[in-house]
Amino acid sequence: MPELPEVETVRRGLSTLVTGARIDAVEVRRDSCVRLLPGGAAEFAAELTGLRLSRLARRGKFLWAEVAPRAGDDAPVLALSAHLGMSGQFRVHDAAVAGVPDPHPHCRARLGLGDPDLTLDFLDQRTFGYLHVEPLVPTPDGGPGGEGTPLPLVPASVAHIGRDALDPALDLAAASRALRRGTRGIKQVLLDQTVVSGIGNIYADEALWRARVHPERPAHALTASSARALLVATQDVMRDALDQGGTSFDALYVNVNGESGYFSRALEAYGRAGEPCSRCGAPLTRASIGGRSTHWCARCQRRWSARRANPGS
DNA sequence: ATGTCATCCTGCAGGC
DNA sequence: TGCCTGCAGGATGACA
Repeated sequence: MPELPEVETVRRGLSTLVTGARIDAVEVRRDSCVRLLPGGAAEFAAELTGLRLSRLARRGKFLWAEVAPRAGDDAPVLALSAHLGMSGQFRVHDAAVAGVPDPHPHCRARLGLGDPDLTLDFLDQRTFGYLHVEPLVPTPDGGPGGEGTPLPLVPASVAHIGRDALDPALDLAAASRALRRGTRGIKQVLLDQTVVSGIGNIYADEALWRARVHPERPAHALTASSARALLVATQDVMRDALDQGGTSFDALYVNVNGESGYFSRALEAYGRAGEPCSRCGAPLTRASIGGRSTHWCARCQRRWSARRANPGS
């Protein structure tokens, strides 16, 4: 499942290939992949045609292009935003290199680009992803919208999403405080994109494992230091994944496959139920928590703080 | 305000 | 062999 590192890998790939390109044609192959427009797919196409993708930006798992009449315009008129959901992918085809194939059965939309001449396909097997054309609005904190843009603007539908774990403008102290609020289990808070964004089910389990925090520990029961350590663990695991994600894809095939390949070998908790914890050897546990499959080490990750009353033992 | 739950959808794994 | 059921997942909106 594409989480922050995968979406960032896609953003970088797209940024290299399609920045500045003009949108010449828009073909929506499945109407439901376009969200929230009264005029539906026709309005989506009409709004975009003739404009240019001036910059590729990302906050958490939300990806967007600033769209403007001219390339590199710092007064974009719209955002072309995308969420990959569970299975969204972008593929770029260069007719001059390998020709443009017939659309894949899972292709939901195809954009014909000019200058450079490319075809940009949006594929989505499970159809939880979407494309959207919408206005850009000021960021609530006045900082840059996200990775890839200096402008203090985000698509309207992203305005309520918190800064992501790798955002240099993330306020670590405020985020740690937000993480400790409420009665929900800490894993559910990690997955709440309005607190700190970009974390999905896989990296939530990995970060909790690294920080030795039980996924069901009530958020308010975390100490300030363990909340901070958890946030740092989240950043570390995402950076590690990003380092590996960057190496395993080639320029014209912008890959978003969360489970096949690169980082899955480095996972310590997710998908490893029954296998020994690499830290302590105890078998890893799996259960459904808040409707999400969750993996942890019952020995290393205690439900309550491991602070001992009898330090001598 | 806060938290929980069903919902969208498709492909695959498992059971019989 | 083939059908059927259930599950996986992110975000949202309805509801308690």
